Amino acid sequence: MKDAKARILLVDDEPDILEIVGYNLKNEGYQVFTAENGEEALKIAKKKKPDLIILDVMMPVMDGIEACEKMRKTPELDGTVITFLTARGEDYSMIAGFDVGADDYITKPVKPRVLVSKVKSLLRRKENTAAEITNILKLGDLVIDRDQYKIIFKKEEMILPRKEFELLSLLTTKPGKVFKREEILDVVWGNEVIVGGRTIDVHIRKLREKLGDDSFKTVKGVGYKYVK
Amino acid sequence: MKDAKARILLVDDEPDILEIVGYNLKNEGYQVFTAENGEEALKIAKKKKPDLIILDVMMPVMDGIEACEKMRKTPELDGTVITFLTARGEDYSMIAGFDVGADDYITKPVKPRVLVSKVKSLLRRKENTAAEITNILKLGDLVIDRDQYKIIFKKEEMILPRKEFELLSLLTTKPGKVFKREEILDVVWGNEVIVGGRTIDVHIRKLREKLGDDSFKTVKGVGYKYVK
DNA sequence: ACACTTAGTTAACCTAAAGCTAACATGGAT
DNA sequence: ATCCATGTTAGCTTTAGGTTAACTAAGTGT
Repeated sequence: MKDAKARILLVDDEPDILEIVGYNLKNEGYQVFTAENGEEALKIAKKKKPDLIILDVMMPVMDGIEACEKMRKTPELDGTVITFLTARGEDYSMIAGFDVGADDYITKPVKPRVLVSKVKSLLRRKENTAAEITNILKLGDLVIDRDQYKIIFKKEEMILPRKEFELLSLLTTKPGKVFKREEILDVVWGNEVIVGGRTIDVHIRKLREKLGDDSFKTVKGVGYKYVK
Repeated sequence: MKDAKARILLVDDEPDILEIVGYNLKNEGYQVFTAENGEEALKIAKKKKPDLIILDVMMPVMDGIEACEKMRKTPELDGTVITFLTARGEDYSMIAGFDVGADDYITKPVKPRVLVSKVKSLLRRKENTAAEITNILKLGDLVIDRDQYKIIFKKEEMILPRKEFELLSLLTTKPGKVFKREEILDVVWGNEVIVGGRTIDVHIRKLREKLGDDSFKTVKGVGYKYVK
């Protein structure tokens, strides 16, 4: 989404790395800050609140592992993605890294293209998890709380079985839109699973039973839609 | 609009909450106003017109529920997002909250990170509500909605059976163009299916019945076209 | 003008798709 | 182990949609 504006903190004790990696990231439109050791990184991180921190493991003063650990305990950096930079084969660093709460790791030497795509993917992931945090949908006298897997219908709170909930959830993402059976199967059941032809109907029926017949319209030969 | 500029009104009778939550929000670049009860909140809301109001439920003078109700009746606050702050497990507050028009709720105790993402997401949602991607085709007094598998003809909404819809859909992709019978069969029925010679005519007839004779012109020996 | 071809109309008919119910499976909780 | 809720299936009913047939009307060409 707004990748262009994302803030990245790059931490390494080798100026060469800072320069080359930093250059590549800036080129992609990211705002890049740098630090040369863990202590400095922590300070800058608190001040700049980057979206992503790329952290070398081996550094003087405070190594990456320790820095990461401290960052994870810093509330302001709660949503920040942290990834390690490790030399290939340094398996121990990697494990220790995940152990202190890192999200990913990148092996040195880094190829710019790989680095950039990894960064993009990490930032995208961050966007998505953040977006999922608020997940309440209101549609007339129906409130769907995706966080808690429950709904409120006509002031009455009720929990639906998983499939029913997911089916409802899907249909209500775009009220009025007709979802093809195939689409529904893809989303609610997943591409791999194969279920009988009547399964969707049965769940629709249950939803109709609970939320009223008229909310769910059948479009024969196509699929179903939710209408207020 | 930029998130950074969004205005948030924070309402709670506990100064501690105001301080800590307010601090976190300011840190994110939001402009934060505070109030200690519903009455005050209402007054400030009217004056400052915030984008988002975070409203504690339990407050002296005027509680959150009542305040929300009043706010929803205030025209100036029409686009404002309102979210409640409720203690975990206070289910009743939640339901009552939705009932008076709240958009979301946040449970106390609040984790700063969760709060901030929730706020971001709510504000984003507010921005996005207007911008919907639609799959709609307008042709004079005929509107074809491919998402919803329905049409609006002379302000009247109607759903067409699948074949009719697809036939209409095809013809209207290029108004004025004559579609050969063969072409029509290919697209609407598919290459493999073989249907009798009169089938297309029957569907055309049904469309003419519903949308007026003059919209569908026959080109004898060739096929049909749609004209406005 | 005539026969011949193509399209229109109608209603009966057929069928694929959805509805429904109950039975059966599965898996998690107690 | 037992129980209960969820999920899936099977098999039957219902229905809307689609097709066809048979007849009528309208073009087209010689």
